[in-house]
Amino acid sequence: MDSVFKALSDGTRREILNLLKKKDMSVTEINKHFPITMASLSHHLDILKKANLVIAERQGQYIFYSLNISVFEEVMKIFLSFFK
Amino acid sequence: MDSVFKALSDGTRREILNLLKKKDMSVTEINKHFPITMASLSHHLDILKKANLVIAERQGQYIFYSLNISVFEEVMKIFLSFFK
DNA sequence: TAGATATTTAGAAAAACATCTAAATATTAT
DNA sequence: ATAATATTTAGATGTTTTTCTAAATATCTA
Repeated sequence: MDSVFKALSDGTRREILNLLKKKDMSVTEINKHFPITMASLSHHLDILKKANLVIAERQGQYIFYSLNISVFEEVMKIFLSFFK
Repeated sequence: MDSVFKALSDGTRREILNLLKKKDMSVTEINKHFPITMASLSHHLDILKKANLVIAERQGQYIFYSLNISVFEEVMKIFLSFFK
């Protein structure tokens, strides 16, 4: 669970998740929204992936990232129980 | 809002919040639950205080910490909207 | 008022983190 | 096969975070 809280503690990563709510995106497409290098973005995506918040799927030349809805809901529940 | 996410990203601080759910506690009392120095704990409490998650109130010799319930609920709402 | 207890502040050291450049890997198109 | 595009990995650097020791401040009790 720590990895989830850690993943959410960074503003860039929270924005990435917000972007992915709207639609799945390739790394290049996500990168257009941030003033950081691909390498740096890739690192953020890795952290989100390891926290199980997103899923990466290659489609040909691109790798598309999407929200891991099921875990997202799981996380929501844990947050709720945390605040209760 | 960033201060709240940051505050919650540390395991010790989340445990402190969990302790305070049960009852208000002085710093010395809280400290019994963690293998860290008073100074270090004081720093964690400061971060929680700045995130508005806890309130500090002096009662004579002691300073008692308690959950800031109203903000806690506010935070819960924001978290929910974040996941929606 | 002096000594004891409770807590915070200051400043330093170590660990974790975000970012970068350069190089590596994977896929597509010519 | 080669060149072009997409993404990740490796390694370095600067910043932030966590923690510590020592000193400062506040309150209580004798």
